[in-house]
Amino acid sequence: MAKRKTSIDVARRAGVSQSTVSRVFSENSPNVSADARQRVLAAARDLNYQPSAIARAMSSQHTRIVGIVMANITSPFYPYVLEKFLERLQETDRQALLFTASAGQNVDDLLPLVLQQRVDALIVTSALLSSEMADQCAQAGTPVVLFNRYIRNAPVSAVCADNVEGGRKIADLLLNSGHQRLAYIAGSARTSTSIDREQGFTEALQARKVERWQRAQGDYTYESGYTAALELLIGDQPPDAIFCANDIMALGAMDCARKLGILIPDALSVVGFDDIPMAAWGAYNLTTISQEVDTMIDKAIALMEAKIADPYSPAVLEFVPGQLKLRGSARLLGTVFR
Amino acid sequence: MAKRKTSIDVARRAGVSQSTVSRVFSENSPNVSADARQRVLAAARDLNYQPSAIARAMSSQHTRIVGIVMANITSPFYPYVLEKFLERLQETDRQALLFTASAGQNVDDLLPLVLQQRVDALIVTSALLSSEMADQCAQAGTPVVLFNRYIRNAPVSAVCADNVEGGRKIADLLLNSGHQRLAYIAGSARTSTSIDREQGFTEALQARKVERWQRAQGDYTYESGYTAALELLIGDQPPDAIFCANDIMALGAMDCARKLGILIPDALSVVGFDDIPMAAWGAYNLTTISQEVDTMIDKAIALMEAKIADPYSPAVLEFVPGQLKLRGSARLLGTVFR
DNA sequence: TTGAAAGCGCTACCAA
DNA sequence: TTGGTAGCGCTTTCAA
Repeated sequence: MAKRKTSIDVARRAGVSQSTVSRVFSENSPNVSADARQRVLAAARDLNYQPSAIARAMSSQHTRIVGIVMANITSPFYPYVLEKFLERLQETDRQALLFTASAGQNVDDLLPLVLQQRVDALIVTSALLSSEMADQCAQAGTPVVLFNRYIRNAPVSAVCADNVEGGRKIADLLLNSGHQRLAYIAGSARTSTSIDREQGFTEALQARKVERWQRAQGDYTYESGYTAALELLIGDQPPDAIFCANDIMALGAMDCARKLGILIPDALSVVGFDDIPMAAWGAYNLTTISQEVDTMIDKAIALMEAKIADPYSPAVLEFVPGQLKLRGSARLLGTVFR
Repeated sequence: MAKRKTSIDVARRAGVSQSTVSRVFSENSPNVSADARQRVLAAARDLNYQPSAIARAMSSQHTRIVGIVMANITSPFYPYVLEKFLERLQETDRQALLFTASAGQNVDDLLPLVLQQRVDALIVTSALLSSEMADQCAQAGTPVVLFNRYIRNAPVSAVCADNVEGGRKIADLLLNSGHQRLAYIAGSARTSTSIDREQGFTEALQARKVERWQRAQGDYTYESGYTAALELLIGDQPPDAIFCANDIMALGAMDCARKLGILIPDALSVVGFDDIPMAAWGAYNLTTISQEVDTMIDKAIALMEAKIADPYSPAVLEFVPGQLKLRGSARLLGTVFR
């Protein structure tokens, strides 16, 4: 296997100095004569030369690599998020180093690895970052942006759906359309996403003097939605409306209700959160809150770039409201069954 | 912002040489006295020191980074593949640099970027790599493993589901259960996956003297499955069985049939390929071919490691058979309607 | 078991 | 517009 070509090989072949080769391959290719540039590019092509990002990083002190930490890649909402991030990053010649925090694993264990790679910034989504780790990143000079998570009073920016508001909207929707016995299927217990959605939901209920509702615990998976719904629906006060902390659990809940012969939306309304592609599918036609993912990602990238450009800029917390997406899984007008 | 700590800072604080610090942080930490090691680790902790992977790569000439090129991250089969790859890679202290080839984009454009990063190896999945690019990688000394793709006569290893055999199994299944008018909904035209599945399917039909079947074109998306099914089902010879090149199109086809009031599986059998999680859901209960993803990924990683360990080892092509997963979307016994 | 020193392949500064 | 050169922060000989 031939040794890899270096800029010195190219320089020799093009009859210029190594500096000139470097200049030609610099982003803002400054002050190189057309002639020299030509010869360098020709030589590079002949030798199949690719500049080493490693060496570049070594001397320029930045890698143009962004770390992305993501748990639950398989949960249908996140692949889209990931793809969008990658596209945006590639547009600005940045690379993405992807880390996944497996189920039990703490993100904190991953952080040393990330830091060792000298990423220019770190995006953390669907995974929890402790505030000590946030401090460590700040100390290492690595900007952190949380996506759909937030920590208050920590040196990290965050872009987050307005989950409280979303939960509120759904409570109002269900109450306005005459539902009487509401229930919430929660996502994994300590996630701010589930907590906030529940908080908005219950606040709105209390604001309208509804004092009783049911609750079941899920973990954001289809299966957990199914099981939680089963628990609620075979109880002696089965709900006539279920709000699920995410779409995928809502789909599980719908399939469970159907299995029990419960008509949707006639006898039971089901509402989700996220608006994943499957929510629009014929088999479900799920009423949900659509997250403005593209907007959120744009904002996240902007916050990241700002922080890279000026490390002293303050952390920013942005909430992006979602939109109610009315489909067929929740009935709209009055009560049908009692 | 304080400057990043280096091994020299640690050495100074620990009262040892920089070499010793390096040795302590080396994988196979050789020949360092317990005392020195202690002091180094203590100093490193105090200073919050993280060795630079960049500098390490610079002098050791390997990055422990694996590039992964993946198109269609959002297609439900691939997030699982991605997650598994990440887990396996992280187990061996490797990092993953993820590249996505957006719809129209050719993978070949991405390759220079990948090569510049000096990845130790490259895994390409759900994306097409030209054989010229394969040669370039070989020349650059970067091992390439294709996942669910293959190129013959190129210096790249590949692990691939046995798609021909899968198509054959499905044809046999449908014929054995008395279906008369078969149809195939293809995936994107030039993908070997779709071509091979179709080939196995039609070969089996011909082997059993079935001369006529229908065909519609899809592109692996839910919507395209829906549309293709619609085209077939409103024709004047609607099929009584449809084999779709992947599960997600099969789900679209099922929703389409239901919309048309066609009973599944009584009047129409639908079969997919992949066995994505949704195939098992109550709303679909899809008969399909399950890919042995974990096995495939283990093999891919093994091929990759072998090639990294010995760059002169030959390229290997492995096919992994899938398993028929009988569920409820295809009827099994005799003909029901005619 | 330790330390000194020579790279690894670039960028960026300074001089010409 | 060019070339020379000093790092960047490690790993890896080689000597001690």
